[in-house]
Amino acid sequence: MTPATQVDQADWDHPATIYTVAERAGVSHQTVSRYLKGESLRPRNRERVEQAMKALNYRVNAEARALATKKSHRIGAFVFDIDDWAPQRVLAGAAEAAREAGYILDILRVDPTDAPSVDDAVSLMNRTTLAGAVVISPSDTVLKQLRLERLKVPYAVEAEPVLTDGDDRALQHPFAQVVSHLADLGHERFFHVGGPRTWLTARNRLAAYREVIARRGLRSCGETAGEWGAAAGYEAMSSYPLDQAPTAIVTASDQCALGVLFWLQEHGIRVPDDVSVSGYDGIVDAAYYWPPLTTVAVDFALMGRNTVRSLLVSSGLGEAGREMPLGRLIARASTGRPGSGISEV
Amino acid sequence: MTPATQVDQADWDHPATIYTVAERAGVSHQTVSRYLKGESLRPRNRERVEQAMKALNYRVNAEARALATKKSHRIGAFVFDIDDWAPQRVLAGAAEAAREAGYILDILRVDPTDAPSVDDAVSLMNRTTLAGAVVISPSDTVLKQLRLERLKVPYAVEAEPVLTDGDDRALQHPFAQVVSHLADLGHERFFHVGGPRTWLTARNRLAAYREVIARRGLRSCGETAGEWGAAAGYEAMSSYPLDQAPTAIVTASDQCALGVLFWLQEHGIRVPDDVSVSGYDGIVDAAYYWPPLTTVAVDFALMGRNTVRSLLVSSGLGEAGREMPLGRLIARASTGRPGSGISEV
DNA sequence: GGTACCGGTGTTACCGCTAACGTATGCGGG
DNA sequence: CCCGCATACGTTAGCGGTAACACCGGTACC
Repeated sequence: MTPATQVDQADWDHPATIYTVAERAGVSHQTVSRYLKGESLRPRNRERVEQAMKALNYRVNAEARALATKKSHRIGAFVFDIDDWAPQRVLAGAAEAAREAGYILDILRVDPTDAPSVDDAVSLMNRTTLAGAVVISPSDTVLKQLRLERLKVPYAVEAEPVLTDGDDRALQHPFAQVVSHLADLGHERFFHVGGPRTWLTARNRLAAYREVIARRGLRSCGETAGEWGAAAGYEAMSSYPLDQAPTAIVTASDQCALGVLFWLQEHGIRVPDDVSVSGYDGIVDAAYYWPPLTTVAVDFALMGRNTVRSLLVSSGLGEAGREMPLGRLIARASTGRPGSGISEV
Repeated sequence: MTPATQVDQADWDHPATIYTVAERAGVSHQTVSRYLKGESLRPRNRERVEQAMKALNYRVNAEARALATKKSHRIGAFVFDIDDWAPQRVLAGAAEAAREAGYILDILRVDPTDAPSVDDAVSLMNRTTLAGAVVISPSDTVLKQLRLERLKVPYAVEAEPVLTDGDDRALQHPFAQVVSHLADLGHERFFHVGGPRTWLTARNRLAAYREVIARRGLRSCGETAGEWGAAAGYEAMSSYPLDQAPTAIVTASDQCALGVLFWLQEHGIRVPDDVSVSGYDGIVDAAYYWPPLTTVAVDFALMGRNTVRSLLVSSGLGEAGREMPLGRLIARASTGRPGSGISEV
C-alpha cells in the first residue's frame, strides 16, 4: 500500500482550508488569511505559506469568504431582449470582462412586459449577496420599471451619452458615418426606419440621422419607429407613405434592414439601382443578404466590457481604462449612387 | 420622526437572519431552520415563524447555507458560441429550468480557441462550490479541451443520442422531416450542406439525411461539412462539384442556407424554380430571407431544460421526465416541386 | 404504573473565512 | 535604559446557516 501523496489526500477527502495550510506551514491560520489578502508577511513565512498552498492544492472557499465579508464575487446582470443581436454581444462582452476580473456573471433574464417579474428580479438581486449589478441594453421603459435605486448594491447601466437634436456630438456617433456615406454618394432624399423610441440607442441613432441631414442640407422624407427585428422593417415599409421618393433608406439595425430588403424585393424595387439601403450593427449575416448590406460594425462586446469595468471601478475594485467603442463603416452593394427612388407602389 | 416599520428596519440595517426571526417568533433558531428544511413543526409555531419571516422580510443567505451544507444551489454553465442562435436558446432554456428548480445558473463564457481561458474557467468552477455543471452546445473539440474529469462536481453535457447510419431513430430526428418534405414534393437528387463534423448535432443531422435518402430510394449528390454560418454555406456551394444536378439542397442550419441562397442568387439560379433550399433551426429572420426559407423550428430551449434536469436527476435531486424535443416543419417559398437542378455553372 | 418510543424543540458545535484586538519583537530617540 | 511606535503574528469571536445530540412531554405497550 503506497501512501497517498499529501496533495491527493487533502484534495479528495476534504479540500484544504486555511487551517490545514497554516498547520503545514507552521503558522497561524490568520497569517494565511493575511497572505490571501496580500498583506505583508515575513519572507520566510510567505514562502512557507506558498509552498503549503501549492502542496495542498489550496483553493479559497468563495462562500466562506462571502459569508465573512458579506461580499461576493458575483455580478448580477439584468437582461431583457436576449433574442436580439446587439444585447447578446453586449452580454457576451460583459460576461468576459467579469470572468477576467475573477467574477461570475449571474444572468437574470427579465421580461419587461411583465411588471411583477421585474420586481421579482430586483428583490432576487437584493436577496443574494452580490458584488454589484449591471443592466444590459435597457429601454427607458424597463429602466423606469426597475427603479434601480432600490438596489442595495452598486450598479452600472450600459448607456451611451444622450444626444439631442443640434448636439455636435451626434456627428461623432457611428450612425452618422453611414448617413454621410450615402450623402457622399450623392443621395439627397432619405428615409429613416428607426428602432423603438423607448430606447436611448434608437433615439441617438435618430439624432445622428437628423444631424447629418441638417448639416448637409439634405431632406428627410420620413422617420418611422418600430421594433428592432425584420418584421418591423417590413412593417415600416408597408405602412408608411413614401410619396417623396426617397433614394436612400437608412435603418436602425441590420435585421430591420432585412425586412426592408424583403419588402423592396417583393415590390420589384431594385437595390441599389432604384434605392439604396443601409443597416447598422454589423451582424455577420448581413454580408449574405441580397444585396450584401452596407452597415456599420459596432463593437457591442466592448460596451459590455465597459459596463462591467465601470461597475468594478465605481466599487473601488479594478482599474479604470475605458476604451470608446467606435463604429466601422462597411460599404457593400446595397448602397450606390442615387436611383429613381421609391414613389407610389 | 416617524419610527420605521419593523420591515424596513430589518431590511436596511442588516437583513433578517434565522436568529432574528426566531426571536420574533419566540422559538429557537433551529426551529426556524427546520421550517426552512420543510420538517414538521407544531402548527402554532409554524404559523408564528411564517408571520415573523414575512414581517422581517426574511431571505435565506445562500452563502451561509452553502458553507454549512457544503452544497450550493448554483449550477455552472460552460458556454462557448454565444453568438450562434441555437446555443443561445439552449442557454435560455437551461437558465429557466434551473430557476424553476431553485437553482441559479452561473454562466461562464469560454473562448474555445483560447486554451488558457478554458483552464481558467474550469478552475473557477472548482473554486466555487457548485451543485453541478452543464456544458452547453459543445463541439467535440472543446469537450476534449475541457477535460471534464477535472471537475469535482457532477456535470451534464447537452447532447442528443448518437445516431449512426442505419439507426432507425434517425428517422425520428427532426431533420428527417425536412428531407421527407422535399421527397414528398417529388425531389430525388439531394445535396447536403452540413455543419462541422466535430459537432454531434451536425453528425446526427447528416445521419438523418442519409437515412431518409436510403429508405426512400433517393440519391445524394454530395455531402459537405463546414461551419454553421452563412460563409460556410457559400463556401460549400462554390467549392463542391455539382455535376449531378441536385434539385434540392438541404442545409444544416438557417444561417448556412442564407449563404447558399446568396450563392445561387449570384449565379442566377432561381429558388425554388431551379432548385429548392431548406434550412434548419427556425430562426426568426428566415421568414425574411429571399425567398422565405423552409426550415424546421427546433425547441432548443427544451434541450437546455433537459440538460439541467438530467444533471439534477443524476445528482439525485429533482425528478426525471425528459421530453423529447420535437421539430416543427415550416414550409415556405424556398422549397417547391423539383426544377431543372443545378449542373455546371 | 413503569418503560419504551416518538415527534417537537432547544443547546452546542461547526462549516471556512475575516475582523478586531492582544502580544512579541525590533528600531530609533530622548 | 526606557519609552514610544510600527510591524508581524497569534487568539478569539463572529458571519448565517446546518448537524448532532440532549431533552421533554405525551402516547402506546406490557
